[in-house]
Amino acid sequence: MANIKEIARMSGVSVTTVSRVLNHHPYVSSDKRAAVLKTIEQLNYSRNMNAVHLITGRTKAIAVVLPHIHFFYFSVIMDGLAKEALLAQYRLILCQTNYRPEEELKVLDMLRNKEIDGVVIVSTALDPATIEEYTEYGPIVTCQDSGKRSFSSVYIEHYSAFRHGLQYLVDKGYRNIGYCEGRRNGSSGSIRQSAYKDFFTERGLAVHSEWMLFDCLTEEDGAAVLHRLLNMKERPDALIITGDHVAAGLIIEAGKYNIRIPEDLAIIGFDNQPIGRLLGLTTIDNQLFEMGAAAFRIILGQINGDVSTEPVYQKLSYRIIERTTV
Amino acid sequence: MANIKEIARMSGVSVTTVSRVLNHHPYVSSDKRAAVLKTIEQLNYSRNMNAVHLITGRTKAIAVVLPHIHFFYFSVIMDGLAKEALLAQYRLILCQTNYRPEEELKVLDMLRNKEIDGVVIVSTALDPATIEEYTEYGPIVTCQDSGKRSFSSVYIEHYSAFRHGLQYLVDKGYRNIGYCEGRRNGSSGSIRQSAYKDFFTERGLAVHSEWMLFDCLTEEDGAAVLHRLLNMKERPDALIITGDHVAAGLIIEAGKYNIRIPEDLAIIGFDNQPIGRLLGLTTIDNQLFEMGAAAFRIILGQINGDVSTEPVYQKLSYRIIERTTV
DNA sequence: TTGTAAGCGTTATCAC
DNA sequence: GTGATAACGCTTACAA
Repeated sequence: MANIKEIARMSGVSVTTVSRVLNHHPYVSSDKRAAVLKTIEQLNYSRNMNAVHLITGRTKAIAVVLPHIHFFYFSVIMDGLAKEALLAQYRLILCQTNYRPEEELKVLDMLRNKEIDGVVIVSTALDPATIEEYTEYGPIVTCQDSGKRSFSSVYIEHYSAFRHGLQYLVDKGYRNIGYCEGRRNGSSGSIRQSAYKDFFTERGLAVHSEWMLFDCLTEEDGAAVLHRLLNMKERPDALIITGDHVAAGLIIEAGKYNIRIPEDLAIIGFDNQPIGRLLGLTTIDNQLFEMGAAAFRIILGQINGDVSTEPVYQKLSYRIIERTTV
Repeated sequence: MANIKEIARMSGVSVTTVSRVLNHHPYVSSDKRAAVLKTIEQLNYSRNMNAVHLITGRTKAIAVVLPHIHFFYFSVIMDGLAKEALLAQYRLILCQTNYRPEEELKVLDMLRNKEIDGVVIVSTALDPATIEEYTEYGPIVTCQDSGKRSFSSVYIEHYSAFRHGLQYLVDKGYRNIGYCEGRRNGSSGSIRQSAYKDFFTERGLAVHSEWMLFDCLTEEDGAAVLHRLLNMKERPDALIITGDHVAAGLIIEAGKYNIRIPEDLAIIGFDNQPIGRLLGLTTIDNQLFEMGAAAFRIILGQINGDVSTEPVYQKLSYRIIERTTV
């Protein structure tokens, strides 16, 4: 493949001039510019971006850390990121880690290695302190509420959102409220668990730990929840479920057993997914697409800003979408 | 940041020796290796991968072209790709193009620019001839049946799969069969349209073009199909639907109008998605995860193989999964 | 087993 | 406006 030197020689100009043409710099006479452009065309020349990355110290690439791309939750955030990346002409490197810390650390090492300009951590098994060790190498943004750290974050207040959800159920007259969660030790999940427990404790009510159901990640897990419910001697009359697709699985399965919703079992979901809308699922919208978009904008700002840019903590709002399952 | 020269100087060895240690080459005395490792540790040194990419001409990165990451179909293929990429220590660059040809061309230009070692095209608006122009710059694999081209492909035979689906419906006694498709001019979709038309034409039957419904991409589109059906004077008694989530939307909506499935309307889907399983949807499994995994393995083989590696055309099998909607 | 030095293909600096 | 030339940080002949 031709290189810039060859283009310069054939066009009868210096490499500097070629570089100027390539980078749309001013101060190039139009005839020289034309000559260069012509040679580029003739030789079908294309820049070697690795050389550009080396000299500039930038790659216009950002890594995205998430556990599973085919989970709707993550793919919507990714969609938001991708929209902004396209706009800014940045590349997104998908790092599907399955919550393996060693893989997540590899991504952070890419930041050290200058392979990428920044990292967006959508969900992680790493603790915030570990992530902080890498902030010296470049901007990092998480999509979790990590508190005031040396890296930025975009988040919704799960504690507050969850309590609103519970309050909504209580306002509608439900008292025996169960709870379906994904990972038991997830970052946002842990916050929601606290919200759940605190909500009842503050009211002097017992927390039914047997109504806290974990590992609810898929539609089929949702369906399985119904069977766990059916086997209980004392059942909740309402359920707050993280993940609308999990709620959808439950609702569909409930239909098979003539469990009426909300009469026999009220349900409020989390995420506002299309399948939930179709099922009339009352849910809490938490702006996933916007979360991805915002994360990208923050990291871009930090890349282009001063080196000493302060971390940003952007809170996104949530809202309850009332439909028919409560 | 420290560089290899500094590590060499501080360790009292040459840069070559440092490079050898970095790349786990043999023929380095253990004391020198130890010295180098110690300095690396002390200075918290990390290689600048851009320099490595420049000198080696490889990046260990592959771009993935697809329209929308949050469509389940694509995210599962991506999952298959990601699994293999992790294994091979490759990075995946997500290029969400929304079927915009100019964006897709940009990705192919990345191949020219040496930014990536290969391209996996999951779905594209580009015609095969255009893609062929880029095969000289590096390996390209598509996840569509593109015929015997200068690039590789992994695919299922949509023509045959679709006819099997139709035959299955006919065998079950259905005669008035409608068809829901995504994009009207999609690559695989066009093949399926031919299959649909040929199937009836060969049997001397009329093709009901009013039963060919397009732009069915989401659950909600599926729900809308039901209403289009309800407004028809003459309705099909069975439907073949590309995309199980579309079928799911239709089934859920049908439940609201007491349309019995399969008695009033039989349905066979395409893709074998979890939501379909939950709804008892009879569907055609087309190995999406495996398709992604296979695509990666092919491209990796071509990167590591001889320059003159011939393109690979890998056909994946499909199978009808019998459940209860037919 | 080790080191010297020549690249890789750009952009940045600075002089004219 | 233009052009030498020095980086950028690494790998790899080749020599010792």
